[in-house]
Amino acid sequence: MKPAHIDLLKNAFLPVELSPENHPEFFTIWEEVSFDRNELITDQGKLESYFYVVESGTQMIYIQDQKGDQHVIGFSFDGSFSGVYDAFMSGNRSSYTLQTITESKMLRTNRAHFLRMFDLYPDFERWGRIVHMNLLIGRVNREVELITLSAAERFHSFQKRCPKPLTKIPQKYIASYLNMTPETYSRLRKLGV
Amino acid sequence: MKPAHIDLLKNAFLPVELSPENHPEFFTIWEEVSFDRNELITDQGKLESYFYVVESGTQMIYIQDQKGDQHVIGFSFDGSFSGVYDAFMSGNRSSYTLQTITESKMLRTNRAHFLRMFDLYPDFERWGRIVHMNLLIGRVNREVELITLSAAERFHSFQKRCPKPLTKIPQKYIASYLNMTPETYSRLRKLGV
DNA sequence: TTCATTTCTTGATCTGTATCAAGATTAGTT
DNA sequence: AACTAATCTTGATACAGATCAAGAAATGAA
Repeated sequence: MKPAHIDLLKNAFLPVELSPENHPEFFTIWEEVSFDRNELITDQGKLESYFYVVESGTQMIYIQDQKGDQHVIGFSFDGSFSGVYDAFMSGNRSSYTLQTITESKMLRTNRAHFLRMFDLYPDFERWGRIVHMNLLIGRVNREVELITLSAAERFHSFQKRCPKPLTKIPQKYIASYLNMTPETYSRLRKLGV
Repeated sequence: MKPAHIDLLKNAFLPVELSPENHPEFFTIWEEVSFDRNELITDQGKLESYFYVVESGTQMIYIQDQKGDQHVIGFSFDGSFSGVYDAFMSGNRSSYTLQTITESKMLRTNRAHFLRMFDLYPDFERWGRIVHMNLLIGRVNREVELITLSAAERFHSFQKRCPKPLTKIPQKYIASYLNMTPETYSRLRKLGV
C-alpha cells in the first residue's frame, strides 16, 4: 500500500490511532477506485457493497421523492468517508443515490472485511462508536437548522462553515442541501455574503 | 436491584445481551429517580450529568429558538433511553431541554460510570456502536421526511408508526415534532385519519 | 361538582418561498 | 475559438401553511 494511502486512512480514522504495526490487517482490506464526474456510484434501490474513504473529488448523496425531485442530504470530499452507510451495514437496498460531482479517487472496502475489523480490533469497534456518535450529533444539528431557521438564516449559517471543496460545485446542489430552490439561493446570494 | 429493573435494563440494551452474571458491575451503576409531570429534567444551557432509561411516563426533548418558540425534536417513554446525549458525552452545556410530559420514573447513571462500562466490557462498546448507528439511521429518516413530505404526508406517516404512549399526550407537542402549528395539526385531523 | 386553566377548533388573513418563464452567463466539448 | 448544454439570474405569480383571533371543549385542582 502506498504511503499516501496509509496517511489518508490513518487521518480518516482519527481520533483512534490505527497503525500498520498494530493493525496490519486493516491496511490490507482497501482497494483504490476511480470515477468520472457525474458518475453514479450507488443507485437508489441497489445494494451497497462498499464503504469508501475519499482520496480526491467531491460526491453527494441524494434521495429522490415520489414527484421525482432530488434532495441532496450530504456531501463527501477529500479525507472524509463516503457510501450509503445504512444500506452497507444492513445489506438492505439503498434509499439513496451516491454520485460523484467531480472526478474522484476513493479507497473502498467491503462488508465482510469491515465487519471482520470490528471483531479483530477493539480499537476499530471504539472508532465505530465514536464516529457514529459524531455523525449523529451532526445530523441533529442539521435537523435543528432545518426546523428553526429561515432560508436566509440557513444560507448564512452554511456560508460560515462551508468546506472549501464545496465552493466550486454547482450551486443548485448546495441550494438543494439547504432545502431551498436554486432561485431562492440565487436571490439570497445577491443580497450579500 | 429489583428484578423489574434488571429486566428493564436487559431489554433496553438489546440486541447486546448484558447479564448480572457476565456484567455484574453494569447492574450496580443505576439509581431510580421520580419526576412530576411538566418537570424540567435538563434545561437548555445546563450540564447534563445523567443518562436515563425510562421505567414509566413520557418525556420530550425540545430546543428553543431565538424567537423563544419551542421545537420538539423527540420523545422518550417506557423502555427507551432518555437524556441529552451529546451534552452527556461531551460535558458541554446542553442545547436542548429535557422535560417530562407525564409523571415519570427513570433509572439513571452518570458519565464516569458510563465511560467505565466502555473500558470494562467490550459488549458495552459494541452496544454503543450499534445503538448510535440505529439512532443515526432514525434521525436521517426523520430529516428526509421533513424535507420531502408535505404537512399532510408527515401527519399520515406519523399516524402509521405512532407509539401508543404518544396517543395520550397534548397534540400540540406532536404538532411541534411534525414541524407544524397546532392549528394545522387540528385541521389535518379533521380531514380524517 | 365547580371553577380555572389549558388545549383544541375553526375562520380570516398574511407571508415566505415555490413555481413558472425567459434571458444571461458559464462551463464543457469538439 | 466556436458551439452546445448546463447553470444562474431576475421578475411575475401562486400557494401551503403560518399567524391572528375568538369561541368550544377538555383537563386538572379544590
